[in-house]
Amino acid sequence: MAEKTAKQAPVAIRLTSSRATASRCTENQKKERQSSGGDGEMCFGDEWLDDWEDEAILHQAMDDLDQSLKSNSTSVSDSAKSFSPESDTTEKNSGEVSTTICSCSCEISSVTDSVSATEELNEKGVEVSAGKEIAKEGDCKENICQYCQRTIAKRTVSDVATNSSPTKKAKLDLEEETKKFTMDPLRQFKGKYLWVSDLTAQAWCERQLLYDCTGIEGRPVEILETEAMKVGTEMHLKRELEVHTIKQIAVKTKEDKWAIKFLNILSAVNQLLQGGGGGGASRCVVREMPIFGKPFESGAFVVGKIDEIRYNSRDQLEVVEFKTRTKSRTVPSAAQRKTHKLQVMLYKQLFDEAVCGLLKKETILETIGLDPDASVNDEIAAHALMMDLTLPKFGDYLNAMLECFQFLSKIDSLAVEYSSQDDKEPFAVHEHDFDPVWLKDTLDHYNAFWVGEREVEGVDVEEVWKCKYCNYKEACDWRQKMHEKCLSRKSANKVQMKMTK
DNA sequence: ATTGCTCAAAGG
Ligand code: SF4
Repeated sequence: MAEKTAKQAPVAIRLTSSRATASRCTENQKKERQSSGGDGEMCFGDEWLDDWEDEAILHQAMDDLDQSLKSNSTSVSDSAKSFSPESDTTEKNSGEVSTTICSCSCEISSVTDSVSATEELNEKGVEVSAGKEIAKEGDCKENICQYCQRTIAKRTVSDVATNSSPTKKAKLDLEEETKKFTMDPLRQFKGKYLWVSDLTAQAWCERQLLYDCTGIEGRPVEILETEAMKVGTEMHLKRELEVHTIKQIAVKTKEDKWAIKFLNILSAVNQLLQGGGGGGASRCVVREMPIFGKPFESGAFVVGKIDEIRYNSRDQLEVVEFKTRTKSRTVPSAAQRKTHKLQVMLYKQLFDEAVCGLLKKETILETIGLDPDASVNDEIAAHALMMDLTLPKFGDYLNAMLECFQFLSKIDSLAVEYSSQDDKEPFAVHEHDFDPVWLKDTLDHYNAFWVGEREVEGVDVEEVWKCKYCNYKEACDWRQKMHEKCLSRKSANKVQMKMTK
């Protein structure tokens, strides 16, 4: 096992672009490097790019990792304290309030309300266009939230620009558009695409996910991050660093961000191709590979990261999802296994579609709104060059990424590996059969919510125990509804019992 | 183009 790890994990250094320390690595990793160096079997191109903005967090994570590797007795919670996606929360709290809705209650609740809000704003015209600055200070002038200001201002301006005296039809169009918008949680809360983790959260409880987006009765909520999640994140990062290095890149444009994803895919595929076929297969492990697409070519565009791809005993590709458990060696509930199953199946679907050429260039460019002619920043270009890729424009990165998939075969098997957060050891592996019909049905149902074709749903009656863990249990309208339904069912039963007597 | 659109997943 130790030997295998050494071979699999030749390098785990973290490069930071702007520091004098070109490379840092932990003591452990140095050892691993030395023991495996020079055997000529290492996968090359195992340096991955990252566009994290907060370098301090990365360094902290690295230091923590040093610490925890040096002495295994160091509790992970200590290091997890310093490494956590704090930047996320602080960002959300200070600047970007964009996904939360303020007390103006302009959300999806009522179509007519928001139409009248539009008209009100219409009269005020362009002045609301400064919405971003206003909202940055966190206040909601005239009971209008940042989100409304932005979107409605946009429409108002274009309406005024194209048609100085709006005809009845134009007005109707606006109403239609507003209606469509207010019934479109995807656009409203997520923007252009969903994360795979959004869909797994939806599989847990859709109502909860929506509360995460809207807050409670207009008051934004802080999305909780439990200790278990922090430790889970930490353990994932550790595993990622076992197989490749991370180089930080400063990015400005969307094209840069996506070019990085594409290059990381190219590295991953490269490694898979080198590791494939016969003897080398068992060695080759790829972690945190970006993946995206429009599953079944319907519904929302989805973006995610595959925990691990390796070769299985049949020498075929296997997707592995790591899950960590707080309570030592307890098998997760059926509800949890369902979200995990969804996750790995979705990864396979996205991966296979890319392999089969079903992931289309135009889909990516259009849904994300990327410019194929944009140039990519020098640092990224330099990295591409290092990988022997000469890619002048962003579109070339995209093409290269799509092409490299053609050399791969589909995912053969799906596994979820459970590890304990106590002893850090894996204790169970669940294999899942791919079930495209179930996957498509599930996604279609979820998608109907995102495009506003159906109302939000909470947990089933059999799963009300989930509410116990939920932050919204006091406020939740779904829980209330289910409660009433139960009561009325009970009384109906009573009536029936009386009648049968 | 005057004004944009996410690092994803962490676990229950
Ligand atoms: S209280 Fe229950 S139904 Fe409501 S959001 Fe929470 S888990 Fe979902």
